[in-house]
Amino acid sequence: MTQIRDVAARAGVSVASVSRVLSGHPSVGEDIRRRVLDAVKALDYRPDLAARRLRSRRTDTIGLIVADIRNPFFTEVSRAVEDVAYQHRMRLILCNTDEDPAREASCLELMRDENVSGVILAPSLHRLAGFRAADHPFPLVLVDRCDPDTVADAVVLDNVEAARVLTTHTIESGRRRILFLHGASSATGRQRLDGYTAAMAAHGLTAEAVGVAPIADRSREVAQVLLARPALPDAVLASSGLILLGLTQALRDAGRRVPGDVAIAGFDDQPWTRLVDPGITVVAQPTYAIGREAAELLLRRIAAPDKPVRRVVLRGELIVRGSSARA
Amino acid sequence: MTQIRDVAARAGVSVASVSRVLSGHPSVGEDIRRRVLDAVKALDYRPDLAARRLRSRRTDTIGLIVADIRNPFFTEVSRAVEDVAYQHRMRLILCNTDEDPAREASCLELMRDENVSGVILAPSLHRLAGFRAADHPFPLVLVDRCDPDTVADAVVLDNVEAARVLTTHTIESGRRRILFLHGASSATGRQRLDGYTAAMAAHGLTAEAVGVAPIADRSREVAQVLLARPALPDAVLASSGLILLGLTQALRDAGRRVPGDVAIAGFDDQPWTRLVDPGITVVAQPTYAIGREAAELLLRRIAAPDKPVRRVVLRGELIVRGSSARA
DNA sequence: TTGACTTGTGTAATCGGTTGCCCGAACGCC
DNA sequence: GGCGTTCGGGCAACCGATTACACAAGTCAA
Repeated sequence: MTQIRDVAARAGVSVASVSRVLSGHPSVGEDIRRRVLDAVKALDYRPDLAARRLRSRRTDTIGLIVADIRNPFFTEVSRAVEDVAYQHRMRLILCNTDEDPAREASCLELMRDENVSGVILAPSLHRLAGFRAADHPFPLVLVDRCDPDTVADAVVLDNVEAARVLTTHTIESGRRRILFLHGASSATGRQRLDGYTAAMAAHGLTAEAVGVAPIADRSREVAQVLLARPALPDAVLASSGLILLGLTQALRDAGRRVPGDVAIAGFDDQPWTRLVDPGITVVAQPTYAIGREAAELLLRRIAAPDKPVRRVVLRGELIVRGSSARA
Repeated sequence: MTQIRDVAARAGVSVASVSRVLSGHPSVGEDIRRRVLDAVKALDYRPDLAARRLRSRRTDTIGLIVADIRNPFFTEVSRAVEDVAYQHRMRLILCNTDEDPAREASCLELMRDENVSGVILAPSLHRLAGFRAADHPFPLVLVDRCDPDTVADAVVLDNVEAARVLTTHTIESGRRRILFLHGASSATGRQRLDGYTAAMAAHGLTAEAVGVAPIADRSREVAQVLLARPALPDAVLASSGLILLGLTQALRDAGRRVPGDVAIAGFDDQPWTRLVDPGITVVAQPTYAIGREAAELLLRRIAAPDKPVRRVVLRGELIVRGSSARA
């Protein structure tokens, strides 16, 4: 393997100069710079990252910790993060937690051991309580989930407002008994519940919410039970794409007509929501932008660790389709 | 930061012994082992990975290079790979190539620079020509894409057979003019085309295939053009989930009735395929298993670099739904 | 002219572990 | 009892970069 000393020898300079040229240090003469670059090219030299990292104490690596990469929301976020990382010549390490606090803790430890430059985390509900970015040994940005009092950089949707808009739309479509299926294990689900509750209260309607695990199959099971009850609600709303998927499956399996028997709507504008008939009314999240903003915010945080924390709040967009039409 | 010498001091042993205990070296006395472990726990010592990697020349990291993590097939594969990696206390570094050979090359270089323990790669068509795992500086396993003569470990579907089964099913449903939309930029698309062609030939039918980029929007555009032609085919098959999605969108936009006007079927049993009405006939791939097998094969390869290359071929499962019913 | 500063480069210490080598003790065998 | 082997453990070299420090040469103002 060719090393820095080989390059130095071929260029007729010291290893220090080679290192300086390669790391873009300013005070190095034009002559030496050229000779070093020539030698680097001639030998196809690639610095040993392990050695560089040991000495410099920097890894140029960012960690991404999500509940499950298979959730299309996180899939898209991860792609955005990887794009930004790639543009900045940084690596991306990926972890899934399945919402399990123990596994989440283990992932955070892994990131610490890796000495990553920073972490993007979608925290479990459990971890978010009293969460402070400053308690962690690396810069950290939250995505998707964040409480109002959380002391950390974060990129999130305005969940309360989005759910309020969605609920109000449903009410204005003439529905009264509106059921809300929300992810019980995330702050996001809770906040969307708040928005729903507020909208219902504002119209003098009774809120009726059911918490479910944010997995399509669970949501389908719960929806099946709810739909088997004697009095069908006018509408059912889902607080996430996966829950909406399960709900839609349950309705189809039960042979219920949408929006005739019951209206539905939810979050996340996944491809299938406009493929089914009728199309499904959703609040679309700017998913890629959320991931990109999070990555860029993290890079700024890495560059300036002492700036005050920042929260980026993005807005959802209501996309009205047939599933929430008047009965 | 607490270092190995602190642990050694507290345990009253040499740093070498601490290192041996921590790396599971066999010849360490029970007494010393216990004292070291106690000290490690008391000090909450965590070895510095950069230092360890520099000296040991091992990173316990595996790289995953796919076209686009947003393709649900690769999403699931990556989750499986991460699960296996996590179980073996290894890290996962992720890269997307967008089928771009230059970016793919850059990702492979990145993996080399990282000195990863091994790589799982879904190669572009361009790279697969004359591909040999031995040409790479790390153990390497191919997923999803592999030619019959490729000299590399690989985990793939029996694409020819799967496409043959799907096509035969369509023919036996009474269709004659069957169009095949295949991913033009991957070996997988080509092989599925071969299976389709063989099945058509076996029944004395004329094959008619159109290559498309493996992106839903592209596939939709192509399908729109094809469906606007005067004579509608009896059926259209898609060689991948994304292409199938675009095809389905185009049919819906054009107001064509399935299977009345035209039958459709394709690959990948994604949730939406049984959500639309009628459900869509597909060949389901054992996606998670493909990822798991690839990761496990890679780990075996890392453990035994000189064993002969192995190819794991998994079978798809035909799931018949309404979209391919008799007209 | 000289002292203070700046600029460019080299020397060598350093990052924090792993591991080759060596040595002493214990053990088994004749 | 002597000798060869095995076992356990310590010393110190080593992995391959970065960077603190030293220093030589050049610049400039007083």
